[in-house]
Amino acid sequence: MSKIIFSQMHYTIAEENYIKSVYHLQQHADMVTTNHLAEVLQTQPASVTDMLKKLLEKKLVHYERYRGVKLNAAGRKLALQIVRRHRLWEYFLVNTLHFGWDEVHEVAEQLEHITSQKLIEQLDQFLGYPRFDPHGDPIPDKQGKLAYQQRLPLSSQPHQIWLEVTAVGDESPELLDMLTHHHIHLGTRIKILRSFSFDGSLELGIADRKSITISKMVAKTIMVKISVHE
Amino acid sequence: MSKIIFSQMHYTIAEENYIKSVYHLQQHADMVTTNHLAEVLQTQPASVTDMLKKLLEKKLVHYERYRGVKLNAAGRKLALQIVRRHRLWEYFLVNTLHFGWDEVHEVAEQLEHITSQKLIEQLDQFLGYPRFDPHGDPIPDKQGKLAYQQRLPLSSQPHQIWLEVTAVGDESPELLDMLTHHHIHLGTRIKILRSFSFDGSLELGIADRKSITISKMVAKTIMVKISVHE
DNA sequence: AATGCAAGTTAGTGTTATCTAAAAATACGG
DNA sequence: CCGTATTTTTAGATAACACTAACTTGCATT
Repeated sequence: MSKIIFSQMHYTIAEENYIKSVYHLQQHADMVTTNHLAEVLQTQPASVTDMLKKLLEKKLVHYERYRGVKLNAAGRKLALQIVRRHRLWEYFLVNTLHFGWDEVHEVAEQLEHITSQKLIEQLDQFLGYPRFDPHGDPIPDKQGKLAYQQRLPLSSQPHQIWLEVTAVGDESPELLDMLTHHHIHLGTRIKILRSFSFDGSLELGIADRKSITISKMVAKTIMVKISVHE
Repeated sequence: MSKIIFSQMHYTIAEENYIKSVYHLQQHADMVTTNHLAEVLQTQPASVTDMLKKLLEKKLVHYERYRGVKLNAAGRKLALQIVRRHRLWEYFLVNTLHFGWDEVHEVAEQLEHITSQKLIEQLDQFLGYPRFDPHGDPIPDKQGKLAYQQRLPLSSQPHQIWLEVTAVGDESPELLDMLTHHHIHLGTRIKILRSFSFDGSLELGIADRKSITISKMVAKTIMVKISVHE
């Protein structure tokens, strides 16, 4: 009954990680499969099944055996809280502690599980209520609301138009290290000069620097918006 | 063997909590008892015995059954790292996120278990390498070295001499709330005006405020140094 | 519609950290 | 120095979360 009065249920780290993964996988397919979760969570399908039964009991997901899982309203709310914590910490690590944007993911994975309302609210205030994390992903506000921003894959944008990098679709240090090497960051203005149909690679113009060429694979992970020219 | 090469062993949260508690209890008695640990850790003596065997295996403590436990060099090093993390986070919570000094302990208990060398070093730098936490306890530096400062119990200081609060011997919100109410903080200059032999309570003079009376129990938790008059 | 295989689940185990109950070692008062 | 009280340890169970191996289910393809 105290669970009802104080609302603020508490979940294990394992539970939170599953909920977060379901949330992320749900963005691409509306039913999330056991195998897919197992892969993302680096665990075995059998373990996933066990946990899904537990999450069903705790009324965080819709789950029917053999048919996949999706979050219900409560699960979505929890997921957004976890994502909020994760992205606020990433912002903090990069902007306050001067981590590189390729170094923050692992640490934020740990920090996101610290449960203190006040901690997160004070952190949010201290950071100035940022709306996007260092990778361009929106930070849910206290109510779980996400700010919107265009994020179109660079790989399928028109040529010769000024674009602005709004996000990266992958947080792997390898990608981020590469983008940093090319001086591509959030907010960088770029223009596709031409594409090579052989392998889909793109030649890019970046402000006044000399042009660079990136693979199609990289182009797919760079998200942009149409840049309004001043 | 990778344990030797990469050194940075990793310990569970439970292990870290036991090590930390042994460290703190060791300051008052050089052998730490099973029951005492059980009480501090809010657990059963049987559980403590199990864990002590594990810590012995991991070569963090000297432990012989029925005879108590103490940290060895490796345990001491680990304990100092944990204490460093805890106190840096406390400093952060109070000075950066504006928590009250009575609200930080629980949150810091969670934050202290996050394992990232870089996180702690960057945090330390960001905070300006503080040497004392919000309760006046010294923050171990990267090498585990503690700054020294006098901390004499107010309860046994001479009268009519200016003293300066350097620490509190207890972090309970109840005590801290009370001290805050009396406007007693770290650095506050006080003078014992008189003591009452009936119950050991003290009448204090604080700068230009009107005198207050505190119980012996409180006086024992307030740590001071002799204040050098300007 | 039959069937073959990938996907998913169940069953049985192990690990970590906890518990209770009971046994063993130690300490202490007379 | 003996017996009782206290402390500590052992033994056996449990809960959470993972694993492997074996068994179902559902679906695609013929």
